Amino acid sequence: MKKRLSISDIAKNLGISVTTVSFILNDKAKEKRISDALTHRVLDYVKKVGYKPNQLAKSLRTGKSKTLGLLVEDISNTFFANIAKQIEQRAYDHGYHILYCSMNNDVNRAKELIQLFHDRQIDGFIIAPTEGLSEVIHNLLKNNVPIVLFDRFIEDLDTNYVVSENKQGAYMGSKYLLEDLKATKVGMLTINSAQTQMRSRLDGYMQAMDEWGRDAVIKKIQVDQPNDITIDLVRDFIVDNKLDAVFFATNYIAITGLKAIKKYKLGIDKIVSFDDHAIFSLFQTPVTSLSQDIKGISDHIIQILLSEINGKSKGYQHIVIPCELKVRS
Amino acid sequence: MKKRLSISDIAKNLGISVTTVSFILNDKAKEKRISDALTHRVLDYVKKVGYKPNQLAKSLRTGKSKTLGLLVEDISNTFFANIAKQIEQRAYDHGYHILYCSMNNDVNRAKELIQLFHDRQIDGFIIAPTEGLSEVIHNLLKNNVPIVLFDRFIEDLDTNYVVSENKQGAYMGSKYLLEDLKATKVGMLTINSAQTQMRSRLDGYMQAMDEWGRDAVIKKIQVDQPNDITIDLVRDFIVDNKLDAVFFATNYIAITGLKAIKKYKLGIDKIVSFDDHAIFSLFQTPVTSLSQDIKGISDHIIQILLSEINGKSKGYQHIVIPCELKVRS
DNA sequence: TTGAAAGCGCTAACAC
DNA sequence: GTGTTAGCGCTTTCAA
Repeated sequence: MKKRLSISDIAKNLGISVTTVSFILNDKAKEKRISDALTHRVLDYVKKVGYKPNQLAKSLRTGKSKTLGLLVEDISNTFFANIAKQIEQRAYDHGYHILYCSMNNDVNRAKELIQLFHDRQIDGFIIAPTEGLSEVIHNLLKNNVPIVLFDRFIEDLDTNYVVSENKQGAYMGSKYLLEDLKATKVGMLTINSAQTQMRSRLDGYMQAMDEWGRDAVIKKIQVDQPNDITIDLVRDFIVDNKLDAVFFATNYIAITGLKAIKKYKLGIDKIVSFDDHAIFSLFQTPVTSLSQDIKGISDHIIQILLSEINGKSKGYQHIVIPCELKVRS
Repeated sequence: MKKRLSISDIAKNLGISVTTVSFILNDKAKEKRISDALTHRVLDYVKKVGYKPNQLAKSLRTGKSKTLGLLVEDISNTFFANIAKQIEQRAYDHGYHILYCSMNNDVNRAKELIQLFHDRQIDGFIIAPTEGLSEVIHNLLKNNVPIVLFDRFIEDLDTNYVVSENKQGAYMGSKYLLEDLKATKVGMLTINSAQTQMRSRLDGYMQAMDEWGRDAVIKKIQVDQPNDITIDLVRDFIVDNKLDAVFFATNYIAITGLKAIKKYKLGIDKIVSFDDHAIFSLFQTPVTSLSQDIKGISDHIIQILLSEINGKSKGYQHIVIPCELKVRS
C-alpha cells in the first residue's frame, strides 16, 4: 500500500508552499488573493492524484471533528431506526458523520458513552434522553456543547428539543375511539416511565376521558419483564375492566397487546396506538395509529444542531410537531 | 469552559516528563521499568483530575482511529437494525466506535461513503455489499484494509464474509410447506436482485421443488416500485398460478404479500418467510419463518474484523451460519 | 528509570 | 500573492 499523500507532498511536487495549497483547498484562494492560474493548477493536480486531506489532522488542528453523536435507547426500535436513517442522510449532506449508540436503558452505560463521545470531540449531540441523564447532559451544556434532545425532554434542563405533539395526539386518538367508534369503556396501556412523552400521552388520554365524563382506566406495564407475563397482564386488564377499546401508548406495547388479543380471542376491535407500524394494517382488526412526522423531526434536529455548531443559534428552541391520525377500519 | 488538560499539563503538574506519563498511561510502566510509586502517583492524579487522552491526537500519531465503519442498505430494515445493535455493543466493549450509514441502493453514494470512511482512517469495514461495489471493495482489499462482508458476499472477491445458510434455510422452509403442510403448489416471491443470499434462497426452493417433482413458480418483484402495484402483482401471481402456498424470500416481501392476501381475501394459509418479524405471529394465519442468528452473525463479524485489525488473521474466513425454522400454526 | 525531541498532517498568524 | 513556521496532543526513538 503506497503511502497516502500529504499536503506537503502536494506542495513539494508543485514547487510551492503548503500554505498556498492549504488556502486553495479551504476555499480561501480568493480571500488570500492567490492567482487563478495557480489555484487551478493546484486543484487539477489534487484531483489528478486523488489527494484527500487527513481529517484527523484537520480535526486535531481545528478542534472540529465533523462528527455528531446520536444516542437512542435502542436502535432496533423502528422509530429510532427511522430517525437514524433520516438524520444520517442529512448529516452526510452537510459533511458530518454520525457516531451512534444504543443506551439500552442503562444509565451508567449512557453516561459512559456521552463521556466517550465528548472525549472524541464530537461536535454535537442528538439525544433521546432517558431518566437519570439530567446531570451528565447538564455538564455538557455547561461546557457549551451543542445538544438537541428529541422524542422527550428533561424538565429541569433548559436546552433545545424536538418532540411530537404527544398530548394532542393522544387526545385525538382517544377522541376517535369515543366519538367515531362509539367506545363505551376505553383503557390505556402505557409503560412504567416518567418520560415526558409518556406523561403527555397520558394527559391527552385523560383529557378526552374527562371531557366525555368517562373513567380513566390505566395500566402501566414494565418494559423489562418477559413478554408472556405482559401478555397475561394485558388480558386481565381488558377482561377485568370490561374494556371495549384500548389506547396503546407506543407501538411495541400495542404489539404485545395485539398478541394478547389474538391469543385469548378478546374480540376487541376498537384499537388505537401511538407510533405507526407495518403490523397495524395487517392485524385481524386494523389498528388506527398516531404516526409521528419522522422527516419533520429529523429536519428540525439537524437544522437546530448545525446552527448551534455554527454559532448561529438564537437561544434554545423548543419544537413541537403534530402527529397524524391514520384511521384504519 | 475550562480548557481540557493535555498530557503535558499532567507532566508539568507532576514535575515529570510527558514520556513517562505516556508510558504509564499506555500500560508500559512495567516494560519500561518505571517505579511502582511513580506509576501510582500518576495514575491517581490522572483519575483525580479526570484527564482523558485526546483520541484525535492519538489517532493521528498511531494511524489507528479505533473506529469501524458499518455500511448497510437501509438501517431502518429490522434485520440490519438488529445487526447494528449487536455489532455496536460488541465494538464498544472492545473500545471501538461505529460510524454507520445506509447506502440506500445507490452505488455512487456507497462508493463515496466508502471513500469518505477510508479518508477518516476507519480501522475496518463491515459491509452488506450491494451490486456494483465489487471494484471499490477490491481497492480497499488491495490497500490491506480489514473488511468483513455480511448477509451476502461478492463472488469474484476473495475476502472474509459471514452469511446465513440461505440455501439450506430456503430448502427447509419449502420442504416444510410440501411435507408438513401438504402444499400442492408452492410459489416463491423474491426480489429482482442478483445478490448471493437471494440466489441461494432461490436455489434452496428449487431444490425442494425438484425433489418433490413440483414445478417451480417464481415471481421477482421490483423493490423500488409503489407498494400498491406490488400488492396487485402478488395477487395476480397467486391467483393466476392457483397457488396454495407461498414462500417469501424476505420479511419485507412477506409483509407486502400479506397485505395482498388480506386485501383480496386470498385465503392462503400455508406461508413461510425468510427473516422473522414481529408481525408473523399476529397475522390471521400465522407465518412460519426462517430466523437468522443475529447474535451469531454479529459475533463472528466482530471477531474476524478485530483479529484482522490486530494482524492475527489466518487467511480469509467464510462463515456460514444455520437459520432456524420457527414453526407457527 | 526517566527525559528531550522528532514528527503524525494540518491551519493560520506573521513575514516578506 | 506566497512562504516560513509554530503548534494542535500524542507516541516513541534515542540518549542520559
